Amino acid sequence: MAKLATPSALPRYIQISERLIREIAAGRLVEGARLPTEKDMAADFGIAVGTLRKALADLEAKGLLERIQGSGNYIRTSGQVESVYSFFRLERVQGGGLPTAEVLSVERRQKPSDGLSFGTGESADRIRRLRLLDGDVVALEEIWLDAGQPAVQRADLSESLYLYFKDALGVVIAGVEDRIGVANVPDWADVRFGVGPGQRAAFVERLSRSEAGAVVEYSRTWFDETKARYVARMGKG
Amino acid sequence: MAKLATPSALPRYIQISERLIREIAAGRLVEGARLPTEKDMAADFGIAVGTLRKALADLEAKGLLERIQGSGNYIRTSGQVESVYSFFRLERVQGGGLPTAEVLSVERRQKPSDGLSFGTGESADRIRRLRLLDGDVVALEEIWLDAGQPAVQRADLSESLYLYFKDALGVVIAGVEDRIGVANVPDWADVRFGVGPGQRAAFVERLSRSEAGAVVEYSRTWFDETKARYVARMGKG
DNA sequence: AGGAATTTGTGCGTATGTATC
DNA sequence: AGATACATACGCACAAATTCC
Repeated sequence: MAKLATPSALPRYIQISERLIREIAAGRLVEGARLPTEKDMAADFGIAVGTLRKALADLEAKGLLERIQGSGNYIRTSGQVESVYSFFRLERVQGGGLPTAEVLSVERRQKPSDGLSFGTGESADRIRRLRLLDGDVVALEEIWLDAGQPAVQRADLSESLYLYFKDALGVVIAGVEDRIGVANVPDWADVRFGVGPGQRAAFVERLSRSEAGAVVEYSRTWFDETKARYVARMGKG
Repeated sequence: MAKLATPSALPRYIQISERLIREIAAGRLVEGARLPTEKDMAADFGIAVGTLRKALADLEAKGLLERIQGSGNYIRTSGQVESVYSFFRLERVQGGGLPTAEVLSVERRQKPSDGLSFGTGESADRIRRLRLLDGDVVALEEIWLDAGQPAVQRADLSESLYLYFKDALGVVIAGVEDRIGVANVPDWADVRFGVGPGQRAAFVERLSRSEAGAVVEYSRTWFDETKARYVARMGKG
């Protein structure tokens, strides 16, 4: 047997795995939801139980599913969104600090010509905001969200952009790449920000990707290194 | 069938996986070694091919094995050490660049009072070096290795410090934490380095930990952001 | 408490697809 | 082109954990 529906298609177990991921991303499968039994799902999908189990193993490896012998398969999405970002953060020089943000503007714009290239279209939503730690402004940030999504509404933005990605866009951030250096502070800097326009400040440029590999976010952050530090952590800290 | 040799033992595929890991650890299976075919190994171990494949999948997930369809299964031990570091690197602004290093000095010293605290003792080995990309000096670096190890010999240092950790000290780096900001370039800076002493430059402070959690390395890197960028990547890039 | 039913985990064997040599 | 070797997929039997009556 082992006949594929269409020759040279993706393996069935990958197809099933991705289909389930889309269900999760679309919100049809939510945290804690229990899937039907493997026997039933396999019958529904028209595949062998062993093949389905490979798809489920894939989801488990991605941290989206918990499998409990004798009980069932349960969706686990919480912790996913923060999992990557919790290791990339802005904190006070002495450590810690309660992070908040204040949105300055939200506009659909032409993409910037400088900086890293991202996405496919010409335009994107640009968000400019101040980042605070314990109420003190420590950084200036510009975030670009690739268009194609409905335009970002200012009221939609939560304190955590990553919850916004998950809740409003249904996107789980799977990977992040930061480029760190020094750059001139842009002239839209506010007096509330410690470093003035044109001055050089520590700078982080970031590309965030979804599970599917598409660039979801491109951001630039300038911060006052006398007030804050940028921390990247990997592996056992 | 599916009879276990001893009741309530570990699953066969785990037993096989761990046995292979011990073979690797003992040096009987070295980097690049090709395993016998799955059919042969399964026969040798007295298990089904499917069960062996589960064991091999486990090794692959641990990064110890590369499986190549149509070719064979190959031991991959290198890349373990680099696995954490490959996501934290200095690269040319346009990307890439061949990294090398030039050691300036190696001395046992009192630990620095400024900067992050690390280790337990009073003294540590201090290494100062220049970092190059494609032969061009782009960064200045100071590395502290906690004492208690035999004193570092200059001749021992390889181009890659992480190979040095592994080969000379037998330590695998399990975790890294970086703090990024801007700092004044120290006065031991050399003219060969793009940014002069006392000037502000992009700066990365790093703590590296062993599997056991002990701090193995503390380093400070100043780099010329017109020549290089520091990249941190996590998850799917 | 206890036993049956349910559900996932382990293991075997086989046939066929596909990449490498 | 043929042989070799790993990848996918099917189906079955039994073990082990959980759930339910």
